[in-house]
This record gives sequence, structure tokens and C-alpha cells, in this order.
Amino acid sequence: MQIATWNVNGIKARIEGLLAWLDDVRPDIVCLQEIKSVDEGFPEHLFAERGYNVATHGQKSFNGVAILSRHPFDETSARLPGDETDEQARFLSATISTRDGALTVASLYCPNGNPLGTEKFSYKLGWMERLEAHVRGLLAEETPFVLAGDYNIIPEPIDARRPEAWVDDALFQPESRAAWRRLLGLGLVDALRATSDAGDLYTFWDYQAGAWQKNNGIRIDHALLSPQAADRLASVVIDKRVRGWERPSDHVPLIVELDIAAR
DNA sequence: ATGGCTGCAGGATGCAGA
Repeated sequence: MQIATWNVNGIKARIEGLLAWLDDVRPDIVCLQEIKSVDEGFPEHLFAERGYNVATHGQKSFNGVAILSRHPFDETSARLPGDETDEQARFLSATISTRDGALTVASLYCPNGNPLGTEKFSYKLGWMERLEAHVRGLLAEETPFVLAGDYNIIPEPIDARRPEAWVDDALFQPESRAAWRRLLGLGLVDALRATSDAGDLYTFWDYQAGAWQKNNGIRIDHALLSPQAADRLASVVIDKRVRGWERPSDHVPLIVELDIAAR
């Protein structure tokens, strides 16, 4: 079972490239972030005709997450629990049936948090605390799950080509990195780091200042696996080809393969 | 670099992103 995550930075702007990528890779499940579309504006039929079920949690202009799945959803759930007043569309989870029982996959778009010293940074940290609380509940169920998305956190210096350039950025703050480490401390596994300790593994290159041409990238898109999912981890790939395509997103897909068969 | 691009809403340019 291949589970991918991709911050597409606008579904309308990326539909052509996304469809070409889907036809090429044909992953079982795709978690999308920053669709920047309301649910009604999401081109569901283009995915349905390729055999994908579609779940969206959209918002006008900003944010928005979606899940595409070649396997039927048993249930879907939008919004990260813990704050009923939070209107930002950043979390969607779905459960599918496998030969070994239920598998939960969540598409998440953690807040950016810049600039520091503003309510945006405290919102980021509060959101990560809510995610941690939600993860504690999921772990108690002892079923396999994958939390895939744009975490907007650079975990370690090796995850940036120029870590010194990010020290005053919300993505690389000690508090942000501590929130990430707390998730690992609960027993979640960083899929990419479970398969490689190499550098030069990035998922984002800024549009500005020739970041892609200079390989000035950062690793901020991640898949965290529950212990039961990590036991089935087969491979992890960052598909950086698409960053060189026409009109690219500034993020590229991360693809996790689990030795789990759909029912 | 002075975020140097990009997407979005809307119909000009401001906001958000990372």
C-alpha cells in the first residue's frame, strides 16, 4: 500500500501536474494540503474517473486538506479536536479496511507560525499541542495509523541545506522542534528517518531566490507512523522530480510504502 | 537583498506562505 502526501499549493493551479503525477505513480492513498478551495470547488470528478474516492475539508482561499483513496472510506472525520473555535481547515482523517483490519490515514497541514512573537506562532504551538493530545488517543486504540502532511517543522539541522538561515524562523524554533520530538517520544516513527540518515533529503524549495536551482531546500513534509504501521514500513521516497516540472508547487510528494494489503 | 516568487480573490493590489 502506497500512501503519499503532497502540499500542492492550490488545487486549481496544480490540477494538471497532479493528474499527470497520479497517472504516473498511481498511489493507493494521497493526502493533499493547501488545496485553497472550498469543498464545492474541488474537482472531484477528475479523481473519480481515475478510480479515487475523494474526501475534502476545504476553505476559501487558504489552507484546506483532502484525501484521495483507491479504496473506499469506512469513515472520514474533519477538524483537529481540542478547539471548537478553530476555523482553519488543516486536518482530515479517513479509515479504510485492509486484510488485517482498519487503517487510519490523516492529512494534516500544521500552521506555519511566522512571524515569531505574534499570535501566529502561539497558534502553531497550540495546534501542535492539540495534535499531541489527539495522537495519545489514537495510540490507545493500538491500531495502525499514518499522519502525513506538511508539518512546517524542520526537525534537525540535517533537514536543511542552510540551517543557519532558519534560526529566526518558526519552522526551526526550539519550541517547534520540541513539539515534533514529543510526537516521537510518544512512540511515533518518522518514516523517512526510519529508512535513511542521509542529508540532502528535502521536500520544499522556496519559489524565491533560485532556491531550487541552488538546492536550498528543507524537509518539512513528513509521515509519522504508529508503532503498528511502522512494523509494516517497506520504503520511503521523496519524489523531487515534480519540483522541476512546469508551474510546480514549492513542495514535492513524499511516498510511504507499507506492507499492508487492501481488502 | 529590501523575502528576490506564487496563488488567490477579484477585477487593483494586499495577504499569506516558508
